[in-house]
Amino acid sequence: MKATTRGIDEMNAGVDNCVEAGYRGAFPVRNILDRVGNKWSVMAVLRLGRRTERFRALLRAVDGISQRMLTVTLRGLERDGLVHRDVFDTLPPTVANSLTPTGLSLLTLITALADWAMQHEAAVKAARAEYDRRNG
Amino acid sequence: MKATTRGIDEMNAGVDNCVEAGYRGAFPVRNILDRVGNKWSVMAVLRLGRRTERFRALLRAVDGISQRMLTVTLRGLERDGLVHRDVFDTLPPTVANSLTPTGLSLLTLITALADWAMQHEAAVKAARAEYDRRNG
DNA sequence: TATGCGTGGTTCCCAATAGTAACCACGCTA
DNA sequence: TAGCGTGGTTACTATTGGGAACCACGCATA
Repeated sequence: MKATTRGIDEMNAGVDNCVEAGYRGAFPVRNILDRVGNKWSVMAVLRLGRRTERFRALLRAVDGISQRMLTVTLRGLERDGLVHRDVFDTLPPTVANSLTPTGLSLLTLITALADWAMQHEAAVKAARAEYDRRNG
Repeated sequence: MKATTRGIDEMNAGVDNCVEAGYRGAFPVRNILDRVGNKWSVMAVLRLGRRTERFRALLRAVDGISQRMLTVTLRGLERDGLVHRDVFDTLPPTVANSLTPTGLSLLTLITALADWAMQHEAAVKAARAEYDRRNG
């Protein structure tokens, strides 16, 4: 609560057209981020950024993911052209999952996000604790 | 399907320790991204990056969001210390929502992601169409 | 007077999605 | 012949996302 009421418009003086980029068109952004923001997709892309890996190896590497969720996740990434799937007809079958060039370009951003998350982890945790203390 | 079976390990020769950063610690990354990846959170942060805005204004600005989802989204962002909420006891009440410094630092990354989404929208759409054509 | 508008929410409820457990076939090995 | 490792699929359930409707308040308009 605050007693003063200097208008919001006043606060915004000169702030406009500061961050124009990235907001036009809303829809595509949302549409893409539905996949990008996905927990497992992020984990899979981060892992595949390190090395080409087959299904079972990914299953062991990505902590906590289930077999089905890995299948679903990889299918989604493949559908979006971010992951390339190479099936070798060996016995037992071998599937090599790797990032496509598009996937690699995204990896850069995801890595940046991961770094941000690690850098601000403490701050976010503190903010949450503080918020929860103040409210129920 | 491919006949050849040059091993995956061979394919990975020298690839390791290329993208080390961003993978250690998995958990915090996932934890943070749960919020970052959220559709509405991203839209709200992008919008608040442009200007401090009150509830109703955001409701109109963020296309397609419902009153409840905006409330939920803003609460989450506030809890994480990304959005600052200023309540003025005017009549009718005025609530000024703005990004905190932490929120601003995240905005940079989100803007980059949004730009990526716009740049690769066509490619992703094409990949999806191609995938759907090949499979059922 | 009552009907509507703008403020910023909350509560109820349902549909979609995330995610688990169990099953499949195949061949090799102990 | 029982188990393991390949890469899945199917059936089911828990959790969440999200819309519609409601709240109080004061001001205006008809």
